[in-house]
Amino acid sequence: MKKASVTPNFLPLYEQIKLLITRGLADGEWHPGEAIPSEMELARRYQVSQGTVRKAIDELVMDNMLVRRQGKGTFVATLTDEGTNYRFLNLLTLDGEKEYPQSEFIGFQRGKADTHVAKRLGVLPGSTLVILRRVLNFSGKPVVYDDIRLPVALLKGITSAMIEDHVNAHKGTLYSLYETRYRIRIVSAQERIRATAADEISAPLLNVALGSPLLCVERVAFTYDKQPVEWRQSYINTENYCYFDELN
Amino acid sequence: MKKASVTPNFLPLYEQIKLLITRGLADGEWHPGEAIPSEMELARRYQVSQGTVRKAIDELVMDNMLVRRQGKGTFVATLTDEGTNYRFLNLLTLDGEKEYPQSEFIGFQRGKADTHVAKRLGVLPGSTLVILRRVLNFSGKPVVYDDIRLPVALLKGITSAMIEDHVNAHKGTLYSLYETRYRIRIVSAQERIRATAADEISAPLLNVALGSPLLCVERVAFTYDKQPVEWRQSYINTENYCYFDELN
DNA sequence: AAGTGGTCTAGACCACGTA
DNA sequence: ACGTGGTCTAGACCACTTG
Repeated sequence: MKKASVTPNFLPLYEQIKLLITRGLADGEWHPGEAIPSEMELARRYQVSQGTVRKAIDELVMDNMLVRRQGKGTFVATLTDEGTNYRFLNLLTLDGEKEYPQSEFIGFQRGKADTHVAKRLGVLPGSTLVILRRVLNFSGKPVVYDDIRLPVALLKGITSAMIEDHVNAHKGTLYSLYETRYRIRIVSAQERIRATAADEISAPLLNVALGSPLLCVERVAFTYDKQPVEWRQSYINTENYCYFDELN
Repeated sequence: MKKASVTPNFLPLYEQIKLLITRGLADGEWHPGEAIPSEMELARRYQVSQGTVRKAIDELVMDNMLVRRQGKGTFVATLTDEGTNYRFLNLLTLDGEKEYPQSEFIGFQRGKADTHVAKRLGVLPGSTLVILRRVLNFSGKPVVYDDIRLPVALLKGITSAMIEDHVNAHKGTLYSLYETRYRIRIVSAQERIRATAADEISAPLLNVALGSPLLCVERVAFTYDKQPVEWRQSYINTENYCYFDELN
């Protein structure tokens, strides 16, 4: 099998396969939690050897887009599983334990994108956003205040009741809601972290004094192909919790 | 080649090769910046196929312990290169640009490990540490105040003059000093990030008001086999810079 | 037993760097 | 021209899961 005879071209075969599989994922050919075709099957489909498919899948697994299970198959990653549902939550107790918060929604509205958020989301300033506000309680105490914004087009018809239901009844995270209800799959994110002082909004919500130092984490979350989907700013009381980062 | 005939055992061959290469690195068989033997050479030495050596090296490259250069060879990673010397510095300007600081040492002493630092470094409380204090200036302005502590045994005979010389004359980072002078190679780190208020020490050094919110980053840096080597706490003024983290 | 991913091999050829 | 890493193949066998 020569390179020239395969679809996209100008790239190593396994990179081309990677793109083809990614396209399949983005196009919804396979859904989160489902198995993709076996390596042999894909090798036949794309007319390459099993080893080449394997290398492509290897990289997609590294990127957390696929999950292998020996003897069973290769599955589309999901954020709805116990174990993966808090993959993007980097908060630990001071003892280094991971704790799972309870979410309390306190605001649901529409608004216009300011220039900063518009730039981050790759939309025009002034375009309409859905704005969610919530508090995350850890062990019953408020620790995080979130201001979350997405283009309204992505969450057509969303209501605060739907969110409440998903989060409370199904014990789901926001990202699992995006995934199951809106077919938006968050696959990566960037965070910019700063220190700030608690203001009139965050201080009472987090039950801290005005001016208390808070962590301010600005996140942009991406779907396939690094397309920005969600902007959020988290204000975090780090008295009993800390943001954890592993450098390699 | 059967598994049973190769040295460590009970692991996939490529994992065993990985361990053997890691041991070579830790034992100083190959030094930072130098080439390790070619894949074919290692395959002969370990009596496995080139593909197996390749897979082992692949993973070590992913862990930033080796660097491949096509046509030239595979090299031991170093922190002394332009491009890798600030690998562990996660600060960006608000525009997302990376900027390189100038280091100003303001303290050099010996002290005893308190229980917290002792635990992080895996040493006995009360053991002797070298304590370094410095300010990092970005674009001429103080942004970071560092309190850095290591077991004294690791930096035998170090003097403040050596540090000054290394940092000023050779434009080196602290980690490149560890690497070149003390054969300590930092390969990974963990950071715990919190918000704190500027105190009597940090406020004047960073030229901010007492009580200003600062980022407080506690880092433990590791050498091979996750052995902790250095503890540090950084106090960061995030008015014009932010900590950047990429989540996958 | 059959199908899946996981490991390993041997050999081919390409792309890059150096001499 | 030669040696290095980079890609690709075809085929073997192992380990795990399911019927």
